[in-house]
Amino acid sequence: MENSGEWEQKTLIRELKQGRELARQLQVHLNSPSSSHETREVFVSMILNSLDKALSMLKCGTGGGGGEQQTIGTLIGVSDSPRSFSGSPHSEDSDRDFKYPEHKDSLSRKRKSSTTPRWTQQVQVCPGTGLEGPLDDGYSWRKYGQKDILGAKFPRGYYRCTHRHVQGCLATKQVQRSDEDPTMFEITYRGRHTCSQGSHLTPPPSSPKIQELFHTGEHDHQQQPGEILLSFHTGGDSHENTLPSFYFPSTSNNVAGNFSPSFVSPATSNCGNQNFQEPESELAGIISAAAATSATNSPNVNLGFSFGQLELDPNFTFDNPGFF
DNA sequence: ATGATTTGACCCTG
DNA sequence: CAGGGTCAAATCAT
Repeated sequence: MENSGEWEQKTLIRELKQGRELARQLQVHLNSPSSSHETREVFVSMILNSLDKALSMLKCGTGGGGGEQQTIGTLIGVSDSPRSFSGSPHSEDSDRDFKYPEHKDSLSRKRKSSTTPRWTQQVQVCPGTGLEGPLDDGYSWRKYGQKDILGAKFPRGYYRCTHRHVQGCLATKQVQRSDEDPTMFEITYRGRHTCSQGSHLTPPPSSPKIQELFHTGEHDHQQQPGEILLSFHTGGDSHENTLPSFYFPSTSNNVAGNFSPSFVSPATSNCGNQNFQEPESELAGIISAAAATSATNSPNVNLGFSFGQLELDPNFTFDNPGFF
């Protein structure tokens, strides 16, 4: 009841903050000569979208619709937008394709980081109703590691596309729970999906604009040739992602059911920060599990939005329906 | 039996 | 050298 109201408000505030942050980033881009016109346009769109959401929330009062999960996309420009989140600075990433020993020649794996676009997304989950959010972005992920990060209370989970070996999809993502707000998850995506998975809910066509955003910077735009182009346009669904929700494992089950059409308990909406203190990595684990599992049937997210299928990362998910 | 997750070891970059 | 990212064997779940 009241709680849901609080939640709404909180969401609203976040939305507004997101808008502000985007505006800030836009400002940075305005000062950056390397930033293209399109890039800026994208920012404007994002800002407008954010404001739209906020407005509709106000209108609907409780307009539940869009407010459960909120995601904030932050494009990490090499030099443009230095800050992405409070707290943890992303360091580099090394991408090796295989084992360490031997073949040094083929191992000239320098840090692809500079060339590999990466962007983060903040997702808040509303406990009580289960988990929803990053978990399901339309792709299937397989967890391949977890690490305690210096300075962070919670471990960071590492995921890669399930089809990595099959289709050579190099997309990966990291899930880091915010120390401050345990309900907030910071998901960093890296690399583009080259797999044809998600066949049904794949990202719709994208605009070159986005690319700009990712490159927003300068050097090495030497992206490997993109490959597969997923042009499934997922006609159908258009909006209102049905928040997928994940349930906590009762006991040892890690995987949880996912996607529940009309999400659950409206009563529990006060996810701000109340009970719901899960053991350290558990939540993350669950989430990941869910994330990985859900992939196949998630008629939601990233429907109205997506990035380059060609050379870009198609997995940027926003819960904004009519993004462009 | 197969596939995903866990977890400790290993490698790389700064 | 420390911190972060990835691998891979063992374990768990379906």
